[in-house]
Amino acid sequence: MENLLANIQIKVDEKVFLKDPETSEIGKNILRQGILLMDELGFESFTFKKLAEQIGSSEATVYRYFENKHMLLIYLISWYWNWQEYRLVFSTTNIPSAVERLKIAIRILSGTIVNDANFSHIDEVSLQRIVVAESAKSFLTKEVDADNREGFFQSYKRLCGRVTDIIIEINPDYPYPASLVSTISESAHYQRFFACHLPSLTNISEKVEGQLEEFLIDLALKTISVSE
Amino acid sequence: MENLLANIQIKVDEKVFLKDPETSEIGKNILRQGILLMDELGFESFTFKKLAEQIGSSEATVYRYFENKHMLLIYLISWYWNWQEYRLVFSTTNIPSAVERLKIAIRILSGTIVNDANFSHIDEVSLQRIVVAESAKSFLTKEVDADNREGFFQSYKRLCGRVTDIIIEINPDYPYPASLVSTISESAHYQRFFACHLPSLTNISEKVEGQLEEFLIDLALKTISVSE
DNA sequence: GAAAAACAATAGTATTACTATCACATTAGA
DNA sequence: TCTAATGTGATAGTAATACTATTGTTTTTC
Repeated sequence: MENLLANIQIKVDEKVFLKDPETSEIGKNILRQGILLMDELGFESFTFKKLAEQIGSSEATVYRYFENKHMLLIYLISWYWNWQEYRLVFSTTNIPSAVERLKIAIRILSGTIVNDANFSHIDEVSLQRIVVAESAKSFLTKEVDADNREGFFQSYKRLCGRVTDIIIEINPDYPYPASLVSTISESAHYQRFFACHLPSLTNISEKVEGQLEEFLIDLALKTISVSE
Repeated sequence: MENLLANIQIKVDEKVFLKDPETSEIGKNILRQGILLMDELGFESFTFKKLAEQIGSSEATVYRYFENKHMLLIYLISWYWNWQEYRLVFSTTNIPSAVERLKIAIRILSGTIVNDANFSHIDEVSLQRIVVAESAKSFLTKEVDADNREGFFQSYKRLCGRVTDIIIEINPDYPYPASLVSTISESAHYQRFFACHLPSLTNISEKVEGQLEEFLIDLALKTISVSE
């Protein structure tokens, strides 16, 4: 899946940042080191002061790109979902079977990823760990309605919408397609987290490849009422 | 389901608090007002200083009961899961059909609840909203492994274990029972949250009773490969 | 009635989140 | 090449939060 198109860029909505980090070396470094530092420290302990020290710049400079660390988190998660959408669209193009496309979609949502050479300033593996551990904190807030009206979750909603459409194509009578997609997407994160940290809540092993995809594909196909 | 046993108390593991809040009026008031205030403000904006003002006491007094607000959150969530476990055990006693017991379990995990007169200092409806919006923050931390070794998640793990056992009874060959239970449990929270705040991610309506239970029961039975 | 425990009040430290300002450097345009 | 605009670094500062320490008072227990 690597090196699909060497000349593309993942864009995030302009409301999410103050100055586009993709347009300067300092901005790209904020993204690169911001991902690594948030992955290492966790969202709570991560601060713009620490990030500025990491990139050898000043705290005020970081505040010129993002209003606060919540907005940086929104940016990184939006980037991730836009990247996953791009992977999904490419992988499912020219695949006539809707069931096959659903399997591909679930593998994208739940699979182990490798770094994408097209975006050298983004460590996608590290970013996925952030999405797993921190993305819930981006919407589990008292400001969720206001953030939603601002469009901060549109990347995630658009990706989930695409997978929902595949399910409707498979079985137009299944009444809960959007619920099933968001359940699968969130489960992909939690099962991965539980496998590492709360193993009694999961049957997924860190060491065995493909169990999470198998679990979620099986769940999806049976729930929609489709034999494999 | 109300007034099952007028003489019981929901106990939380002693490692979670410094002084047992159930043993004093001030302690019970910390729980009562702590739930209401955290529900109102959200975990991030909630502080022990504000709670002390709310109960007409001092900040130092609150710190005598709980080490920090993370531990208060752990306490409240543990209380909730212990209470749900007590409801589960009662509701499924003398029900010979494992399928029927699973349905009851899922209804308990996902259903709308009413306040339990046995615990007048706890507003269970408000507490459920806290569990929906904040429980993920109790384990999505960099301290999760240490907190797990301390046993801070045992209430949740024990409840999930009970439901897992029902699934194994129904279909001992289904390879992912624990994963299915935690997926259902987390989905119960997220679908409720999405219904209120991110409706495009769900097909569950706030206004229609029983959709969430129906969605999850249907998913569970189909996934385990059981006809209703 | 005395000792122990709990509570209230208050002061304090350290960290975090963020803004404001100024000087300097870089970039863009004429 | 020069000037203006923009971006960056450094620093100082405010306000809020998280939490501890200490002392005096009140309540509880023996």
